[in-house]
Amino acid sequence: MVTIRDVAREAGVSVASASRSLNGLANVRPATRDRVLDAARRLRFLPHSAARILSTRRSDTIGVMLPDLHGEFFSEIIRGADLAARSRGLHLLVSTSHGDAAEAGAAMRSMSGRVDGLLLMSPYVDEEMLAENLAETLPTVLINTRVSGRPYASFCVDNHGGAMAVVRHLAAHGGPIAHIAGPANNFESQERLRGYREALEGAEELVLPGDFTEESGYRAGLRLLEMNERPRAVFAANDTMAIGCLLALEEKGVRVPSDIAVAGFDDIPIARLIRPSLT
Amino acid sequence: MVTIRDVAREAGVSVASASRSLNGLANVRPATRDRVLDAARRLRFLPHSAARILSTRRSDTIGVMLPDLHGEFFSEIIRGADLAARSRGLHLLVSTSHGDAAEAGAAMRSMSGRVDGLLLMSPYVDEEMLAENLAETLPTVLINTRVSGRPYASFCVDNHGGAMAVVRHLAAHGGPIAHIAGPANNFESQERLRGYREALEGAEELVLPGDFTEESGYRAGLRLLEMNERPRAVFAANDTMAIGCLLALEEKGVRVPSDIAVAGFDDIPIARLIRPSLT
DNA sequence: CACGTTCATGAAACCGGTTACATTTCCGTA
DNA sequence: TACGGAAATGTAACCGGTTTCATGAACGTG
Repeated sequence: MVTIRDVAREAGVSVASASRSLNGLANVRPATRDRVLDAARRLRFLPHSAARILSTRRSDTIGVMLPDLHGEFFSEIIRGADLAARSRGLHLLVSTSHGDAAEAGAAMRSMSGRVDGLLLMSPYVDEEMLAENLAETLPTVLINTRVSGRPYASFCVDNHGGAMAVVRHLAAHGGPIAHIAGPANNFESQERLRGYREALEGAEELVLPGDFTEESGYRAGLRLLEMNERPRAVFAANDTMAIGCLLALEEKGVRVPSDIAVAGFDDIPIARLIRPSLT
Repeated sequence: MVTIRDVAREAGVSVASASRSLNGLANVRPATRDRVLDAARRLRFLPHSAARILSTRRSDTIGVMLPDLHGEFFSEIIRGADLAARSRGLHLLVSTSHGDAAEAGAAMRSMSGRVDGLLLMSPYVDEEMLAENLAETLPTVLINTRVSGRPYASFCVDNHGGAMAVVRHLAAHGGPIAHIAGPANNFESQERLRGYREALEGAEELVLPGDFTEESGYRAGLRLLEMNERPRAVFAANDTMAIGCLLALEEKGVRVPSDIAVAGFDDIPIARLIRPSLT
């Protein structure tokens, strides 16, 4: 590997001058600077990022930690983060907390010394584990977590309020309303379920299990079709399950939304393209 | 910031023993190891990744460089890479070469000393720029580039062959076949266009401009509708444009595929959900 | 009890950059 | 020509880990 010392030797200057030249600092004579740049090009010098990060204490990188990378919802978040990062000359270190809390903690710890800031969305997050796995000097923004305390910046989708609005809208068209729930241990699922229940205002509830996957939405759709009295509307805890449900209904010839209306949550881009369309 | 020296002092051992304990090496007495681990927990020690990378010369990270992050095609690639990486305990450094060749080069150079290997998909890649911006010791896999030489591992979608197969399939249903092309300077667009032309076997060609976005597919669809003799089929250079085209046709009441058949390229997951469906 | 071997531990070098500080060179002025 | 201050350059410390090598402790054996 070619180091900056090799470049300095080749150019006949000290490593300090080489470093200054390579970084475009002002206090170096043009002739010297050119000799260094020339040497660097000849030797195909590539600075070692870890070394630079260690000495400058900057990585020019922000970490993005998501629960999963599957589906358009997360894809859109990565894309937005990338857009914002690149416009500021920053890199993106992407990670997932797919597995359990321990794995999520390990992933968070490994961010230390790699990133200058962190975008964090994970179902396993709480105050205790944040304090344990994150340097308190690391600027962090939490997304959709139950932690709302002051030491951390955070923003959240209004799962509860949004769910209530959806269910009330469906209720205006009358009839029983079913709910396809997300994972039981997921904070956002819980909030959407809570919104569903609250908006029912005493009307009978009908909750089918789901796990945010299209497959589970499909299964829920089939179960709806087996029922004696079918609901007039379905509120799925996310768009992906709504699509799965829609496919099941379509397969069996149920007309949407005239027979059964289907609504989701998230408004992912493909939802726009689905026919019959989601509410 | 808490360093390993702080931990060593707190535990009353040398940094060497501290390091060995923290990394679970065998040659350390259990009592010592426990003291170190305890001290680390008390001080909330988080190892600085850059320092570790620098001294071990391993980052346990692979870089993924894509032309863009928009759309499901790239989302699927990131997801697959993440799945493979996490199962081996590796991290993912995601980057894009959205802008020009210079920007792509800079992004590639910044990978040095951050990643142990690179997955590289970029329209700006050629031998010269690879040699300039990449350490030749960095294991690299090229995806869909025109570079096929031996020093680099690479794999490519058969754009030319695939396009020919699509067009021949459409031709079996008779009538003129239009093509919505991708960006003119894009290698993959060029190959698909070449496949389209070759499969026409002398039949008259009709090429509409596009840039891989849904919007451009939509515009192409509108242009098709303005024509005196509409083609019987459309081959779009990617699925996203095919969907855009489909929306335009649908809006104007053209039936697909009975009036006009529409085919895309890529087979992105949402293509499955579109009604009327793509060929 | 003396000895040799194994095992745990510590001091210090090292990874490849940046930068504080000391030193030299350059230039303009008296 | 001598001098003073500014600008360029070099030396070496530093970032925070890991690892080599030397040293000391523990242990088994004759």
